[in-house]
Amino acid sequence: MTQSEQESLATRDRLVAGAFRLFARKGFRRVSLDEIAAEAGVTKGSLYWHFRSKQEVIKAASGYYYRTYQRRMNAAIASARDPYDRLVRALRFAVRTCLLDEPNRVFTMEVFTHAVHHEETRAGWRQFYDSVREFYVGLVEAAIVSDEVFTPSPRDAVNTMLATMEGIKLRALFEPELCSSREEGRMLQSLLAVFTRTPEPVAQT
Amino acid sequence: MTQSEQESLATRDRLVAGAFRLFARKGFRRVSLDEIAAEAGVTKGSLYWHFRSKQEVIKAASGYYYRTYQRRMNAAIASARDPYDRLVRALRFAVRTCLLDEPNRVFTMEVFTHAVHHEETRAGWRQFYDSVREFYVGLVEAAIVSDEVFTPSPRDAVNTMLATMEGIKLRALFEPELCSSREEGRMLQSLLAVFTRTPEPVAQT
DNA sequence: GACATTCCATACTGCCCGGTATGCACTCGG
DNA sequence: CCGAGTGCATACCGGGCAGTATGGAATGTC
Repeated sequence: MTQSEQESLATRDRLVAGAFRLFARKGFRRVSLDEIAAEAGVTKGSLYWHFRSKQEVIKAASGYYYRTYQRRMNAAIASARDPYDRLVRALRFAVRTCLLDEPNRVFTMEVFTHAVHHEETRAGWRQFYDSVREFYVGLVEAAIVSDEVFTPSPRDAVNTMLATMEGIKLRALFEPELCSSREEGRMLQSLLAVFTRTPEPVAQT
Repeated sequence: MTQSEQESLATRDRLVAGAFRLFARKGFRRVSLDEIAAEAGVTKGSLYWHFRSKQEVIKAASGYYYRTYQRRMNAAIASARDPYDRLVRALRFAVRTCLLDEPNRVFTMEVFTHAVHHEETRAGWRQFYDSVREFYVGLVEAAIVSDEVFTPSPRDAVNTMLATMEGIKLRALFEPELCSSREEGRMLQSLLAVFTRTPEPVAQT
């Protein structure tokens, strides 16, 4: 790869990372392409050489977010060997992200609303979330084998847990007082409780 | 009240209800004030006599949503006397709304994103949600007295349940296959399970 | 029955911002 | 060393839409 090609890629990376930062602070609509270009130290002419439209920038910024999240999640549990410990660390990382990482909250919120009206965005998030789900199912199944958690259906339990997690992220948006380490522990407990539940009672109609 | 005053109020009501309908279909940004006025059979001149800005229209539409939701919720449980039955009916109504009522999903999603960047919207939703929370706490406490559910802390349990509920609404956005009566029953069960949980284990660090 | 006020229509303004057209320096292969 | 394409900057356009200015008919008031 020539030097100019490297610089081009570097510019593109700066555009994507800067776009994510701005989107995660002000939302898609309130960030103009001029602003994104300026953040990366270039102008809109350059931006339109790398991307065909604002939508493509949003897509690239989303991809950046997905990759970053998964990388940080892996780093958070990498040092643990014990299956239950790995599960707990993953949940703690997730809760901490939901409660304390405001850019994360803003960006995902933005993705959700955008996804409502945009099929491609919806598909992208769904794929990301599918891999997150599989990640947790793997952790839970491993923890079950080592006999430290129990749930009749790991997949169902993970689905419930993920739903609760998203709800916690929402609450954090409206109740900033949740962003304390004390609350963090409580949240972690209510998530773990999903995986130590006795079989559910029969449905009533 | 004179006849013209009544007609004026009626126009305002049509504007608010129409605005909600349009917002719940296309989102705040994709709906123009001309469109809202046309939906109510008037023009923007009239709209600007009733409201000072688009933000005020959004606020009014949100109020309309809050009132409507609480009214429908009350209607859903009104016919039941047994405390446990009332709780189950409330949860079923909520789950059904999350899974099947698409306008509801779109509108609340829009409110969330808007709330991120707008303090007043955030305060409005928070107040609404506080009253929803109190409503459920009342139902749960009544059900405890009649000895059909158990939870060490009704308020904490309701918080967890509400978080899960919001997460379910989100999943429904990305997984349309969830919108079946079979899934509805499963969701109801996982929510009820929150209120029949044994005390949670001690936190691990 | 003048006159004010209410309630609404018409027409217009101005800004923001996504997208485009074009020019230009640089480098890279032949 | 020279064309060709790359990687950007500059300048401009135009559509969409919130908000305004103004007129006018109906209603209510004295």
